[in-house]
Amino acid sequence: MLDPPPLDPASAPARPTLRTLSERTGLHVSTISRALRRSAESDETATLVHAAANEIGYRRDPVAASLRTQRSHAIGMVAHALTDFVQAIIYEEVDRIAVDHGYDVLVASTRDDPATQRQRVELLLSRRVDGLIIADAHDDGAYADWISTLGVPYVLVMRGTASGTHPSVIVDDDAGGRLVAEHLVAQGHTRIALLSGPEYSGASRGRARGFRAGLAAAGVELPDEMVEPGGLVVETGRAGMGTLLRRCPDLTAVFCASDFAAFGATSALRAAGLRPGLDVATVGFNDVLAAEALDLTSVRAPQEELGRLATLALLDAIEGGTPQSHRLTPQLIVRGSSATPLPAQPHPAVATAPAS
Amino acid sequence: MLDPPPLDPASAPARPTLRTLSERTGLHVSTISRALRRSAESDETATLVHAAANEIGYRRDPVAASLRTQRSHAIGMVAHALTDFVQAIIYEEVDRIAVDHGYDVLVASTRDDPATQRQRVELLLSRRVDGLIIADAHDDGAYADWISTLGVPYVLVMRGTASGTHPSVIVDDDAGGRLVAEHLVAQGHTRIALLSGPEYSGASRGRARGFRAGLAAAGVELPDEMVEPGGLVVETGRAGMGTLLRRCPDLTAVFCASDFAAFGATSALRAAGLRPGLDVATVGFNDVLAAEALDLTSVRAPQEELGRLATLALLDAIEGGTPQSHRLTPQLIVRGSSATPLPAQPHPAVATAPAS
DNA sequence: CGGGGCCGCGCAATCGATTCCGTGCGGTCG
DNA sequence: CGACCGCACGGAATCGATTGCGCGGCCCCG
Repeated sequence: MLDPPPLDPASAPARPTLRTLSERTGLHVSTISRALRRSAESDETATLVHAAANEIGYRRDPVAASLRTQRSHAIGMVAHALTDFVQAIIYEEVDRIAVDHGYDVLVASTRDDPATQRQRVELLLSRRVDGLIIADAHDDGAYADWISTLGVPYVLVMRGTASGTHPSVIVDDDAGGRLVAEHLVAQGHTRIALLSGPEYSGASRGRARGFRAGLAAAGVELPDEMVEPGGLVVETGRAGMGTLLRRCPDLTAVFCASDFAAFGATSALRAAGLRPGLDVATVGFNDVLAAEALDLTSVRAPQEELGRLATLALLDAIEGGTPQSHRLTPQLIVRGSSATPLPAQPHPAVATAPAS
Repeated sequence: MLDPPPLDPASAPARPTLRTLSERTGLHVSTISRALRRSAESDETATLVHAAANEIGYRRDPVAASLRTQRSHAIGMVAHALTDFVQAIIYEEVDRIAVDHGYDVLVASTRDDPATQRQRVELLLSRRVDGLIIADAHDDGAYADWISTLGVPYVLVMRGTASGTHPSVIVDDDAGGRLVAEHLVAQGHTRIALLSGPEYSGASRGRARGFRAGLAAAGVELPDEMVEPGGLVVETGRAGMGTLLRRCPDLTAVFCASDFAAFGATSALRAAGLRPGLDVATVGFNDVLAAEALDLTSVRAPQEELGRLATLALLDAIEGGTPQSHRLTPQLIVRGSSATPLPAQPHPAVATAPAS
């Protein structure tokens, strides 16, 4: 591997350093370093030094400072994928809040692969991040437990662990799942399928658990053949819905543990000649922006709030505090995809009976 | 601001450094530094040093190395928003390719705000990134021109500039716009509206330009009142479509310069009592995954390819090469939202004129 | 068998900022 | 009036890795 050519010295004039300021003011570098940490008004020297710094456009070198202090004024965020709209929203909010507080954010994405998770966390640590925001925790807790041994402040966001022992900012997914069950039952549905999320996601498990609890409370059965994994993305949702339709052609409603899976399910329904929202009620989870355009009923979780609270908790922990956990309450947004109550008789089964 | 308490030394044992290895092997740190750069097999010393390094789990400190070498083995990517699905896809691909080549990726998001753009680029530079991938260039070129003076290799991706003088990996947006025009005209539409993207985005401008050219070639007029800005997100698309419908109730088709704007337009159509795809043909741009679920006709751009080529070009430039530009060809994906040819008579206008 | 050249090693300087330590000054209190 | 306290400053070490320089050993060739 060749080294790159040296940068053109004319186009990139030497960045000013403390030494530059020292020569310019006649003060020692250490004096200048200290003066810059004080506010400009606190002191005559401070005023002088700040003025000189502004004049020549001095910016302290975070790399050098990191080396000495073992801190970076940066926080790391680990996501499973930034193409997941919810993770992206959380990232944007984390970034906004962190920058407001003088911190940078380094992101890494892991595709939920355990080996990648460890590798990317180590990479963030080697960049000396002062704390971690983990948005891709797995329910079994192995990953989060490992994080907790690293000696770095951290907060889980969006997904907790089964043990519930880690500082985390999450949504009450159980409550969300229950809302959906109650809504569909109230619409007259009894043959309701579940397109579940991945088992390693505590959020997905919670949604399914709450949903089952809600159905059970209403006396509606959820036989195993009406449950199918639907993943987190459009493609897996479509595949899962296809399987469900083949196995249970008489279903009248489906709850998808993620909006993206619901998008895929919608596509599968249409491909099967069924009208989403009329023949099969569809409900998603997260209420991403496209959900409204699709007229999809969904459970709204305050995602910006997740990012905001997690960041504030982490910054607090970095300053020496104890991070506070939160569990936010979701809200059901009913739209066309589930607004039509079930008619007296069930819809015609797929490609077998003629339209009535 | 309080300093955080020192990390618990028991839970975080001192990270091994070159010194640790030096004491362990009896070799000088400089010898070890060099030996680690050779492959383990090349040399007896190299073998020994690599073995010792693996044994104690040595990881070189990129912060210290950066300070000395003024390089970081990291590249910076600037996006306008990672909540934009296309930007997120590009980021994921950049990350994948870069990590494969031993580079980290630092991201920043700017909301297309010029002041934020400069600030975030400077921040990336202060972290000593070896090169920049710019996904939020503005058409006027001021930003890109500034980037080019920084003495750091860079590549524009997704959005170029009007001047076309910067290394860039983009889609042939003009061609995409033309495809849409030809398709809608072939379906019998003559009252076609344009929901345009932001003027500062070269990609949006190209799509609109190609679209106008295609209409003109077919002899179809596009009066000014049938053009409205639609932004890049669902909300702005909905607002723009609402305005269009009020101004031109007799339109039969609309081209949205972004899928998200198209989602918003769909929602506005539905709110106006019109059936998207039947009463008003709708076409988007980018073919994001949700487009298929919405049954939305769209122009597919090879987004992963954009990220891949941009990263390879940048890495090449970092190694001293001259980055190669690319312009990729898009493809029209026809779906239900524009598959119904225009019937003989136009659809009934919105709540104003009776059906003719 | 001797000389020259190549290569790997150790030494020490370096990147830029922070921080511990000692000194000298000015002010205060006994 | 003298001793003491506090404070700002300069000096120097430090974080961990890289790299120019010089030395010594080994190999090859004459």
